[in-house]
Amino acid sequence: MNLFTDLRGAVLDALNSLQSEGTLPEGLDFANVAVEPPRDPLHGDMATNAAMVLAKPAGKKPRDIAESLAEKLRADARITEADVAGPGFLNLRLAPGVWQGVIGAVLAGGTGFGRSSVGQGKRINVEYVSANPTGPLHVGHTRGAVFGDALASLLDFAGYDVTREYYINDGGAQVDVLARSVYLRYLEAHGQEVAFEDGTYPGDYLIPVGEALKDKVGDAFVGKGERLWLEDVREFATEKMMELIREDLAQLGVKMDVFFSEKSLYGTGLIEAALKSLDDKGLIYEGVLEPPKGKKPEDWEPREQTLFRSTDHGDDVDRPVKKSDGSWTYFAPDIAYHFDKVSRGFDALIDVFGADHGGYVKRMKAAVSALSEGQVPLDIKLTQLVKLYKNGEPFKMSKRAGTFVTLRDVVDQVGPDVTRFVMLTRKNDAPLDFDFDKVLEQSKDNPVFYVQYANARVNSVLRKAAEAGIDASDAALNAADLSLISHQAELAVARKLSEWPRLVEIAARTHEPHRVAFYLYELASDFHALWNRGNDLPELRFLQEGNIPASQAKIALAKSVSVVISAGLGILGITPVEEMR
RNA sequence: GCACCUGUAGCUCAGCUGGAUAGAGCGCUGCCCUCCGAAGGCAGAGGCCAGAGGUUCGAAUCCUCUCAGGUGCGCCA
Repeated sequence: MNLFTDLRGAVLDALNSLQSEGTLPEGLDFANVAVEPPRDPLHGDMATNAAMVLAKPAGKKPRDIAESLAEKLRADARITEADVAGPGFLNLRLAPGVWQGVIGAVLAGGTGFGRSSVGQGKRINVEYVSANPTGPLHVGHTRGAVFGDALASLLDFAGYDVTREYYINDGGAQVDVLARSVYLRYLEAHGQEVAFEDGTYPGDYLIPVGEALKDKVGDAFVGKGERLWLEDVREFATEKMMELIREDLAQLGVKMDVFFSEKSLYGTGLIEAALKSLDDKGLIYEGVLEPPKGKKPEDWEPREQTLFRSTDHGDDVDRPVKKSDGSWTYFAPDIAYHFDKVSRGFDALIDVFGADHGGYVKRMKAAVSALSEGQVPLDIKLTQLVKLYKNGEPFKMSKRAGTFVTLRDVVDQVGPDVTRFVMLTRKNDAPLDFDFDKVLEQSKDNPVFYVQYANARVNSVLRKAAEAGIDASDAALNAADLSLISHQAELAVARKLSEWPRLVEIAARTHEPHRVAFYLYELASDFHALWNRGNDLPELRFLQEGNIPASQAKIALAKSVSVVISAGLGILGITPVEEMR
């Protein structure tokens, strides 16, 4: 149930009948007709811009159209008032029964209320995290993980068939570096003294890996040349790193459907096939790139490379797929990987990257556009940096020093729920400040707490109801006489609940899960306001002494708030709490 | 030099395929607990939506240019 689409339907019906009566000309496009909640509630419960949108094509004055439309809509039982305002807005006031119906619909639908079918079951692949398998996940990865995971859940809720995927970069030079670093730890485990030079990973997390390698192969690799052990150690080490990463993700509650290995693309003809697909379209050629304008000329040596004509698909310059020595650039397996995704039959792709990959967006989109012949849209979401603070001091991370702040550092301190919520209280493309002290604060300054507190208050009502001997079972609430919910302050909460299905669709369409977090904050705010109105107006308290039907109706309202909060938190991957401690 | 992102209240940020008088939290001022949890709520002050043009019935939102900050820019993935 989506009240807004329902009412838009009513408006369109009215417009159609105006057309058949001849009041409006035939053949008008109603696509831009919107039914929305007005910003100012004083204007009414709903507003439509129909008259203004249609005025020009219909060749009539907006206010005249609005008047005719208003007359039609007043016949609708759900609409109690329809007034023309301003330049031609049509403001609608809805019957209390409509809002009472929303509460009923929430209770009937449970946490499935607001589920949408806008996704039409389309298959969509969300790739996120995809951190190099060279160490534990750090804070930046955490944001990407939370964002991607919430986005995937949101799309699922909106009716898409979602695949969550992790691309393991196990094919490049960085895993050789990993192998050499582990080898040093392995020597160390054998009692040798080693030095970590530039270009190795000195982090402590490799110590147990070196020891595990020793347990596995004994001293078989000690004192041997690199070519004798590199491949084995690389495989062993990446396996261990992926175990580590999976554990990190599990800490956050992130579970992938597919782990796709870059290495699996090499020697299997997949890269060649992807490149051939581009070549067949005339998009591969041998050439020499122009130097970037800002680059000093002495740094630049022209060389001939195999290039992808990405400029044909919106990129700024063509991109190399082969290095001058003939080996693949990192771009080539990425093309193959996305080629594979396209061939797996996804209707749409989403990549979640860190902001430092911003320069990679156009070429990747160009590649997918070319490979799918424009059929499969690729959206790339960049998550901006996370700045950590503790006691007001910035927390620095430095991967080279091996002292970077890890996902686990964060989750151990504040828990997965707080981590997730806080990371979603900002748009993905805005930088995020994460203050260890502030996120644990129990005040309305902290949205995590504030939303959870609202839910806890509902559960408090349910507990008190049980103590008072009031039947607040699902069955009893479903049967409650909701017409007893009539105060404006109560209906305002129901109005907020009615926006949930609409919000889900907007958030899903724009690929912006943070909207869910903000909505939950607003819903919690409306609920807290109602709760406090009970201080002054006893009839607004949820438990009405000696009046079971009224209590049940009010509990039904409270419960429906809890249901939507739970559903929303569910999308964000957060467990609702029933009690604050 | 070029590309992408960002610029909204003193601070941190929302703002829907363009809608009416631009919203919230913090901070500031003043109120509200014999009452289901005040870990809350209500009210007030506070804005040239970075700047300048354009598109239109209508712009924080779309287009162009300028300014400021961030991130990137061919043998690193």
